[in-house]
Amino acid sequence: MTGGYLKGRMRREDIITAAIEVYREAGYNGSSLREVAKRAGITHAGLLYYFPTKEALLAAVLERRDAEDTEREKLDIAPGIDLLRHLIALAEYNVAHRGIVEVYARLAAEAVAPGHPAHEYFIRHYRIARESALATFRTLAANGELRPGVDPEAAAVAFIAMEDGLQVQWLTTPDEIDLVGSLRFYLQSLLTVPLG
Amino acid sequence: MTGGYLKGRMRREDIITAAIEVYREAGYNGSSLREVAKRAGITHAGLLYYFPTKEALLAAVLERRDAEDTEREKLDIAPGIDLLRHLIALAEYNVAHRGIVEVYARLAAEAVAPGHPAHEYFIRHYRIARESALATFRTLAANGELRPGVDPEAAAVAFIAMEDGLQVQWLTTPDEIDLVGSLRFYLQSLLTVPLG
DNA sequence: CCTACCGATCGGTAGG
DNA sequence: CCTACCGATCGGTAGG
Repeated sequence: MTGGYLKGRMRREDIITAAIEVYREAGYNGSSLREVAKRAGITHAGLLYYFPTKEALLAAVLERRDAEDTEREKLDIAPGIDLLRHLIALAEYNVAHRGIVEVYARLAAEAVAPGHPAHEYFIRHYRIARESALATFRTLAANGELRPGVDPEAAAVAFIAMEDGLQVQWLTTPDEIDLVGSLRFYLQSLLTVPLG
Repeated sequence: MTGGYLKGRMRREDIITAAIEVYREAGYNGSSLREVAKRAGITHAGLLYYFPTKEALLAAVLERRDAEDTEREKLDIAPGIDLLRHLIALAEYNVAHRGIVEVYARLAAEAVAPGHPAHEYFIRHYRIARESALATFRTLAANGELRPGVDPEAAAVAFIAMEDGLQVQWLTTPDEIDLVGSLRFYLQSLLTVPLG
């Protein structure tokens, strides 16, 4: 009988979902276990039965994100122009789900401080993102699809920066910024072939 | 005799300086009036004599930033390639003063929420930054210094995004990111003439 | 500007 | 999972 365990696992997921919602509104530092617990329908002491500290809950939130990312990568798109198209599709998804963008933009800004509990996570996150972008730009260069003079290393850093920066501007003034259009335009400017 | 007033003004400046320091470490939401007051050498009730609420202190911090920006603009650089060079010099200054970058990156992320006390400030801030960049890219285009196919409007949004995004990546992993180099490389890729 | 205080809220623990 | 509690900290006020 795994019934009890199953229920516990589901409860944990509910708490994580509630936490993401609260982080989105208040950031991690500004959030409280009591608010997260209330939205999950338990007391804050009950929450601490599942996640022994505030940090443990944050770790679980970031773990879920990694799990989702891993799942998406199961699509197993090869580096190259198709991956760029996939990233644009992902940006479209994000625009329709403002919440997740807000959570990670706020967390990333909080976590620049070396002591922050998510600091190491974001160091790793950026490293992986840059490496993935680098592989793609190198492939494009090899295929003659990268505009001459565009250095793959520099483009990788710049592309991640562009994604992050557009998100903050878009979150601040959603009506004035076309996130997907801007991203597409930027990527197209690096290429010799149409993104489509 | 303006002695009393002068002393008051100086005390206010000391408090604002202390506030910037604390915001840098903890963000605005994560900061406390007691911590700011301690660094300014007074009690938190004393601070509230100068700034009646936590929000009033934030407003003063943002006002100082505007004042500094206005002073820099007194240099009165015309839109165009010289302004781009000036922005690169500004980025160099920022890299040497990590604190101010951290304050505004964190504040910008917190302030994406419509209810945040600095939300309107950042809406205005981004609008002004974009307009300034747009004027420059239009001038460059008119002079044939902008690479063909680069749309000034799109480039303005993208350039501000690039600045913001590079800052967060650089703050997270200062040793892995060459902020000024990346920015210079990006700008050069938009031009037909050397930035120098 | 300070002392002294207020009510509210925080993360975490005890003990069941 | 809850009730009940802890010490710490918060923004703000009174009253001088």
